[in-house]
Parts: sequence; structure tokens; C-alpha cells
Amino acid sequence: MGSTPQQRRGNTRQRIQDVALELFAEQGYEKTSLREISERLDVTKAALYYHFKTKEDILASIFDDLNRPVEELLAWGKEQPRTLETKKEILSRYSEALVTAAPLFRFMQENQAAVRELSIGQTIKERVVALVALIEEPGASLADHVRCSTALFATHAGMFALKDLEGDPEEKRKAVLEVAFELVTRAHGRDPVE
Amino acid sequence: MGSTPQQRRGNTRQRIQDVALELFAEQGYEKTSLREISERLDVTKAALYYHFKTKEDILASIFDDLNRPVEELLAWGKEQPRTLETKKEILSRYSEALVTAAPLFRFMQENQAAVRELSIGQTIKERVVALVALIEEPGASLADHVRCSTALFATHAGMFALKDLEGDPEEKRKAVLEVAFELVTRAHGRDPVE
Amino acid sequence: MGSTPQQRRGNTRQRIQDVALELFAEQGYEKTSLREISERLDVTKAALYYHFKTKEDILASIFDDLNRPVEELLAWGKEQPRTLETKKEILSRYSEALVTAAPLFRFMQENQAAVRELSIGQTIKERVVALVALIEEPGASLADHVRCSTALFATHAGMFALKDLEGDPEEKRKAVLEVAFELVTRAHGRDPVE
Amino acid sequence: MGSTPQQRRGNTRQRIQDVALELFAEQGYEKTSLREISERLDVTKAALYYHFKTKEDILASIFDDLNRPVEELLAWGKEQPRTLETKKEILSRYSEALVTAAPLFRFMQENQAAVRELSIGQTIKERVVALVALIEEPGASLADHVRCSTALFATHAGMFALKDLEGDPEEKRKAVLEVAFELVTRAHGRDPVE
DNA sequence: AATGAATGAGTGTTCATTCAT
DNA sequence: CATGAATGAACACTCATTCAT
Repeated sequence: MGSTPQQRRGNTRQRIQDVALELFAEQGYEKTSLREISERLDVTKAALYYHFKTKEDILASIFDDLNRPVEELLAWGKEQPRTLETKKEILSRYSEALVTAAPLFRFMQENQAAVRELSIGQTIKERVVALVALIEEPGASLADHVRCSTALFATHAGMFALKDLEGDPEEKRKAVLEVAFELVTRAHGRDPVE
Repeated sequence: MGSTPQQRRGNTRQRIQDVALELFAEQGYEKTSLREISERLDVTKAALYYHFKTKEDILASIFDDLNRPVEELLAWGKEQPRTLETKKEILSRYSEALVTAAPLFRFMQENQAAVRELSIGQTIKERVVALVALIEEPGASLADHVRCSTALFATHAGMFALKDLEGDPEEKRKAVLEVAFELVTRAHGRDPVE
Repeated sequence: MGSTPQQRRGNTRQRIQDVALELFAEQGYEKTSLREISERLDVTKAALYYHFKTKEDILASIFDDLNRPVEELLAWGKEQPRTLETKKEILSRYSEALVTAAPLFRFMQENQAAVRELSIGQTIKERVVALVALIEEPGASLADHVRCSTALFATHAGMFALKDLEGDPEEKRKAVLEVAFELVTRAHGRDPVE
Repeated sequence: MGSTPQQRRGNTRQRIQDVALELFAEQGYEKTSLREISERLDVTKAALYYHFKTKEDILASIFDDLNRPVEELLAWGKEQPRTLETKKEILSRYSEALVTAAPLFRFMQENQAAVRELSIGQTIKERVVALVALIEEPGASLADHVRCSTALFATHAGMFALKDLEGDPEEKRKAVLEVAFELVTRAHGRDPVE
């Protein structure tokens, strides 16, 4: 008994999430209809409703699954001493998490308007704030706050902005991290030093 | 004696653009319906179609109008010598242009997925590429390319990301520019020096 | 002072009729919008309303103009003795009238459903009935009625049905008339003879 | 105990086709709106879209169903020897097919302009050409071509043109066929004989 | 002799969602 | 574990028509 023919059964929920994320990332949340998703899976629209309560719920479930590494990173980061090494480690791990869940983060990046109104909108915002808080010193100057935000943001957006550029993805990721390190290092040195 | 009651006639086109941009920025392009726009203006949907051929055309016209300063900046930048001063000037002017047309740029930032499929999508992409080209050295390293992209991106996104932060907007803008200058300076010094 | 540039003035009414008939014949009455007509003429829709009360009125005016030869034929026919020669003459003249006003008759032929609801619908029907009455004997048999109707109908529809066929239009017209003559001759000879 | 109340379920598709054809034939394709169809059926417009992809698709499906007898006649005719008897048989069978699918053929006759732009337009034209080809001799004269076209056309249009005439429909049909036979007989005898 | 600006009623079509089976 | 059938609300867009200027 092979695995491909009729390999569905039991994993339909997963397949819905996969296809949905693919389409959401490709065309946006609003422009992707449940009809499209169900047709791509060769099931009926009603089948989606067996697995998920609403369209939004599909997205929420994807987010819950794929965002877990970030939650864990956050939890881990809170336990660490706020050293420069820790900060770099956080950026580094965040960057790795992005690779794994690239479509989701690309989607979030490109659909901020749509996501803002959704239930996950608030959560996302909070995660970003919490992450920045981990890599900046409490009471940092405005400029340093910008440096740390930019470091995180570069890590995040760089992945998608550089997509069209030729070159090894892993090298690009390293380059982005290098710049992010620079920014966070500069911000780190400020307060104690001066 | 007031100006509001029955002040229409002649300025309806402008009013449509204003309200449309406001709603597009607030709720996203897809989520904003022409019904909503027309109701807010107290005209019929059909009136919108007297002034614009399609919904997309409304957005395109807004973009054409508000993006002009950026076009001019681009044209100006191409005539300048590629000095560090020029680069800073470009970032500086770009930042000022953003302030003027903030809602449009916020909209573009938050609706990338929607905008990508629209006619203006290509234009926007080209503008970004052209702007980065002006502030980076030809044949720059990957890391320097990231620095310059991030400089521009920070200038751009910083405006909206920092919106919720307390503090004088003008100060925030200055802080963002400071970091952007840092990045572009670093990238500028690299190639010739080392 | 030439005639082409700015040759309008005074003849706009005529130009509207021309363009309208062209489009009506090409795409059908319902599918042709006043916007299309006015754009083709490079005037505003409102201008059409200066010259005609309604869309239907445009068609009615075209019909009134182009149908006049048929009215005259009808009037003439009623004065003639009901000989076979007269009948042939009527078919012949009708055929000639069709050539002159081909687009109108093609339009009527292809838009019966639309025309039926319009004010001219009744008139058209009456004309057809009246014409048939002129070429058939009073109290003709059912089959002879069919022959005469078919003779007229062939004359009429043949013009458009044979449009795609290669060959000289005038020859085709003659061929159609030949068959129509046959039919009416047969019907003519019947009642008195047998 | 009746059959009407709540008899739906399973036959909605058919009911849509029935009502649509009725209205199309009565008022024309363009003038018939989906709202009208759905209201007559006491379902929502959206229900129509569950069963058919577009308005045009409703018409296409009706055509596919009702035109089948003509397709079969065509196939049958191609297998027969091209005798006068065969030709008469074809006209006769065609006439019978018309009776069964009268509303469709009346619709096609009266909405040529609308139908021309639709997907079925081409098919219809081809059917007519193919049918004429079956009842005329290859290489027939122009006049004989007209005779055969007229024979078919009379069979076709006679049904609707004579609708208003008093008298038994079956008798009228016979009368039309008689004339059609005459025409085709005349055309048949020409080439070999003379 | 015509336009600019607008309207009200409609169009075909799509959507997320529901529910009995 | 899913489908078949449907809905209500909305959508972008088009139409013939009007009227002050």
C-alpha cells in the first residue's frame, strides 16, 4: 500500500493549512477565496468548515502553528541575561525561525492592513514589541530604539526584499544578520559607555 | 456664509481621492468598497464612475499625484555627483516627501500584497530599486547593499512603525534619519577605503 | 475652407443616426449603449438627448427615415391591379429598398426580440402583413399563404444569409428574386386555375 | 398530496433551464435578468450560480440539451444516400425536432444578434450550413442554393411566423413542409436532368 | 448646440457561511 | 469525514436619463 494514492485521510486539516498559506502569501488574504482553496484541494467548500470555523480561523491556526518557534524564542530570551551575545543570539534565532516559516512571515509583512483587523493582528504587534524589548536596553535613547527596531525589521523584511536578488539565500541571510548585529551592537554600547 | 454646505461642484474629484486614500490607508484597498467611499461623500457610487474609470484608477490617480515629489527627487538625484552628502540629502528629502504623503506611503507599506497585482505595483518596485541605486556604490558588496536598502527602508517604515510611540514626530523622524545616515555612511566608506 | 475639418454643425442629428444604426446592426440594440455612440461621435451623452428624447427614439427616427421607401411601395402597391406582374414588381422593388437600407433591415431581422417590445415593433409587423397581403390572393389556401410569406421572407432574409457566400451581391439578389418569383407565381396560378 | 410544494431538491437545475428558456424566448436574452429568473423560481440569484457558472452557461446548457436531436439528425443524414427522399426526410425530421424544442429555436431566430456574440453562435451557424449541405447537390447553382436555404429557412421560421395565424398548428406545419418540399424538389431535379 | 455632473435602478458575479444528509 | 444545495449580503460596474449652465 503506497502512500501517494489516497494519502489524504487524517491530514486534510494540514493540507488545507498548506494550500491556504500558499495562496494567502501569493495573492493576499482578502483576494484568496475559500472556493479557490477548496478547488485546489479538490474538496468542497463545506469541507473546510468541517475543519475550521471560519476563514479567519484557518489563518489563526496557521499562525498558531508556525509562530510557536517565535514564542519559544521569546520565552527563552526573557530568561537570558541582557548581554550583547544574547541579543545577537536572539536575532540569529529569529532569522532562522523566519526561514522555516517564510511564507507566513512574508504574508504578514505584505498584508499588514488585512491582518490588522484580524484576531492575530494584536498578537503580532505584541510579539514585535516584545522582541524589540529583548534586544534594546531599558530606557534607551530614541535613536537606539530606532536602531534595535531597524535591526529586527531588517532581519525580517530583508528576507523578502532580497528575494529577487541573485545569490545564495543563505549568504543573503548572513549579510542581513551582519547589518542587524552592527545596529544592535551600536545601540548596546551606547548607554553603558557614554 | 460657511464653506462646507454645498461647496461641491468642481472639487468632487479631489474629494473622492481624499476620502478614498483615507479609507484605503485605514482599512486596506480590498476592504474598502466604493459604496463606502460614496456614502462618506454623500454621492452615489455612479458619481465615482463619472470621475474615474475603475476603483483601481482612483488609486492610480492618487498615486500619480502624491508620488510626484519622489519622481522629482529621483530625477534630481540622478544629476548629482554620488557623494556621501548627496546620499544623505536624498534620504533627507525622501523622508520629507514621506511626511507630505504619509497616508499614501503607509498604505503602500501595509498593502503590498494588494498593490502588487495593481498597475502601480510595478512602478513602486522600480522606484525603490532606483532610489537604492542612488545611495549605494555601483558594485557594492552584498552587506553594503543590505545597508543601503535598510537605510531606505528604515526611513520609510520607521515613520509608520514609530507612530504609536510617544514623542514629537519631528524628533522621531530625525532619529530615523540619523540611523539611516549611519548605515549609508558605513556603506559609502567601504569600497574605496578598504 | 475645406469640408472635412469641422464638417459637423447642423448634421449632428444625422451623424448620431448613422453611428447608432451601425452599432445597432453590429452588436444589437440592447448591447449598444449611448455611451458607446457618443464616444464614437466624440460628443457627450447629453448631446444625444438634445437631439433625441430617448434611446428608443433614435431607433424610431432611423426607422421612420429608412422605412419610407417601403411605405411608398405599400401605397403604390395598393393602387395597382393584383396581377402577377404587379406582385413581381412589388418583390423587386422591395428587394431594391432592402439594398438601400440594408443595415436597418439586417438589424430588424437579427433583433426581433428586442424590437418586438419597442414602439416600432407593431409597425414592422403590420408592414410585413400588409406586404404579404399585396402578393397573395384574398382567401388563398394555407399553402399559398406560406408560399407568399416565404417569397417575401426569402427576399428579406436571403440578403443577410447569403452575405458570407462568395460572389457578386447583385447576382445573389437576382437569384433570391428568381426563387421568390417562382413561389409567388405558383401561388398566383393556383386559386383561379385549379 | 400535491407535487408542487417543496418538490425541489434534485431538479433545481432543470427548473432553472426551463424558466430561463421561457424568459429568454419571451423577452430576449439581454433583457432577461438573472434576478427575474431566480425570483420566478423563488430562489436567490446565488443559487443559479451554484448550478451554472455564468448566465451564458445557462443558455449553453439549454442549447446542448435541446439541440441534440438536430445533431443526431445531422449524423443520420450524413450516412444516407443523397436522394430526394432523404432530403424530404431530413426536412421532415427537422420540422419535428423544431416542434419539440420550439422555444429554443424561436429564441435563436429572434435573438440572432445576441446569440452571435455568444459561444453557441458559431455552433448554430455551422449546423445551418451543414443542414443545407445535406439537402442540396454539391456544386449546385446559386439559385438552387437559394432554394435549399429557403426550404430550410421556411421550415424553421415558418413555425414562428405563422404562430399568430388561426388554424391547427399541425396543419400549418404540414403546409410549410409542402412548400419546403417543392423547393428542394425543384433544386434536386435541376442538375441531373437539365 | 451642447456639456459637466450626477442619479437611481439595475447588471452579472462572488463571497463567507450554513445545514440537512 | 464530508457533500449538495442554498443563502444574504455585498461587490465592481453600467445603464438610460436628467438638468442647470
